[in-house]
Amino acid sequence: MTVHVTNTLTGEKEPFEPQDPDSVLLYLCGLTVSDPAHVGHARAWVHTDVIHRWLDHKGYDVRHVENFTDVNEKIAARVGEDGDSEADVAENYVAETVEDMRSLGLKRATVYPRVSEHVPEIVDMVETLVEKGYAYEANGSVYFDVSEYPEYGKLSNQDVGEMEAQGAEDARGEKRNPADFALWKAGSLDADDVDEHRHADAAPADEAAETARTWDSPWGEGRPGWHIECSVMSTTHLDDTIDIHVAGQDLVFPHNENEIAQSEAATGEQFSRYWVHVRLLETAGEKMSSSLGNFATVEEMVAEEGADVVRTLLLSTAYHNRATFSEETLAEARDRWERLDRAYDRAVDAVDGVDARTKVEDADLRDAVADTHEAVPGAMNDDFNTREALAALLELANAVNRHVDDRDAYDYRSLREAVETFEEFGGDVLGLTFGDGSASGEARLADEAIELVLDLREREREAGNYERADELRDEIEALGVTVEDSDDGPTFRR
RNA sequence: GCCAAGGUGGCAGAGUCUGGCCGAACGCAGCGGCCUGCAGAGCCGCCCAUCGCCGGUUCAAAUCCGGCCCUUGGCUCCA
Repeated sequence: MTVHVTNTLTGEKEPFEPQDPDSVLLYLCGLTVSDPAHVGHARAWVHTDVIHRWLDHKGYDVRHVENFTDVNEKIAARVGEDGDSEADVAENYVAETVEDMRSLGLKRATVYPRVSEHVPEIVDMVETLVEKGYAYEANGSVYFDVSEYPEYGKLSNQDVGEMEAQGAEDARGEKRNPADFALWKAGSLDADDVDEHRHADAAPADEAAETARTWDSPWGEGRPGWHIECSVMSTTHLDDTIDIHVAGQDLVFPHNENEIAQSEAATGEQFSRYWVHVRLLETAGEKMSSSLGNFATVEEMVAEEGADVVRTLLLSTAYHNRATFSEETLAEARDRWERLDRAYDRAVDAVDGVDARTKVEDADLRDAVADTHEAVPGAMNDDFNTREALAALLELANAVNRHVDDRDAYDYRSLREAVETFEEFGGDVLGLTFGDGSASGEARLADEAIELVLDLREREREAGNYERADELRDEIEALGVTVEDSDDGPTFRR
C-alpha cells in the first residue's frame, strides 16, 4: 500500500512517490532560536517525527534535515537577558531546543544545520541568482526580482500584483517591485528592528544590535536574508530536488513561496515534490505563539505531563486539521494515554504469567490484533492520519482488557502478538513509550520497595484492618503511586 | 479586500478526495449495571448529532455541484 499525502502545491491528496524508490529526502523548516519552544512548535515536530517514523517503518531510508535559524533580530533582542551576544543567545536556545526535542522522544534528524555555518553557501546561491538575472544589488543589499520568476505565487496562489510590499519600510525604496524580497541585507542590524522584539529587561537595543554578526560578501559587509537559508541548507544537505518539505501553516507565504522561487531559479530544478503544512495549534480560538504570549513551553509540559501525554495530545488530531490545546484536551490526552499504557501493562503481565505452551485461543483477541495490523497502516498511509491510528490502538486495548477480564486461561500467542503490536505501532511508529519506568536499576529498587508496602497492606486487609490498609494506600499514593486491587492481588502504577 | 484551510453530539475529534458498510469511529464528561470491604482500573449497556445555512444532482449525500453565513491562518517576525 502506498502513502498518500495532501500536497499544498496541488491542493490534492496524491500518491507519494519519492524520486528514489528506496529513500526519502525530508526537510522541516526549523525554529528561530529566540524564545523557548512551545507546544505549538512541538505539534510540527511530533508530526514530522511520525512522518519520519512511518516512512522508516515502510522501509525507506529517510534523510531528514531540520535547520536552526540562529541569525535574526529577535535573537539579538534577547541579548542581556539570555546571553551576551546574538551568537551566545542563539547557542543557549539551540541547546534548550535540542533538549526539548529529546525529551519528547523525537527521532534525531540526520543534520541540524545553522544559518551562521552556511554563509559561504548562501553567498554562492545569491551570486548565482544575480548572474542568472533573478536578483539585483541595491546599496549593498541584494533582492530577488519577482518579475523575473513567472511562477511566483504558485504555492500560495498569491497574485504578485495584488500583494503588499514585503520587508522593512525604508528598504522598499530600493526594490524594483514591492513583492521583491531580500536575499542579502547590507550592514548590521538596525537598532529599531531589534527594539521591536525587545523585552523590558533586556539590554538596550543599540547595544544588542552591536553584538550582531556580519559577514563579508561581494556586495560588502552584511547579513543573509531570512528565506534564503532554507533553500541553501536544503540543497546543501539533501539535494536540488527534495521529496517532502514540511513547515507550519504560517510559513506558506511568504517564506515557503520564496524558498521555491530562489531554489528553482538557482538550480533550474523543482525544489520539493511534496509540501506538507502542519496547521497551527490553537488555544481559546487563536493560534499559540510566542508573540501572543498564550503558550505553554515544551519544557514545562513534558515536566508536568510526560512526553507520552504530550504526544498523545498532538497525535489525537490529524496534522492538517485544527487542534485545540486546553485543560480539557490535555485531560483527555492523559486518559487516552493511560488507557493504552495500562492495557499494554496488563497484556505484558498476562503474557509473563502464562505458560507459553498454553493452547487456549481467543478468536476475539486474535481478530482484534489482525484488525489493528490492517487499521494502523491504513490510517498512516492515508495522509498520516495519526488520530485513526491511535483509535485503532485503543480498540486493541479494549480487546486486551476484555480478554484479561474474562479469561482464566489466557491466549498466550494472541497476547504476545498484542504486546508486539503495541510496541510496533504505538512505540516505533507513534513514538510512545509503553511500560516505561521499569528499566533502570533505581526504578527496580523503587518497585521492590513499593511491593513491600503493598505486602504489608495485604496482611492488614486479610486481617480485616481496612483502616490501616487504607492508610498505607493513602501514604504510598501521596508519593505518586497508584494502587489497584484485583483478583490476583494488588498492582500499582507510578 | 485578496489567498488558503475549516464549520460534525456537552467537550474533543475521525469520516468528506474514492456517494451507499455513517442508523456517523476512538476518547472525555454524564447515567445505569457487573466486579469490589472501600477506592481505582476494567467490562457491559445507555444518553447526546436537523453532519454551518439555503437550494440542486442522485435510487442513495456528512460526502458531489451552486450560493450565502461564520471561524482560523496568511498577505509584517512566527512551527
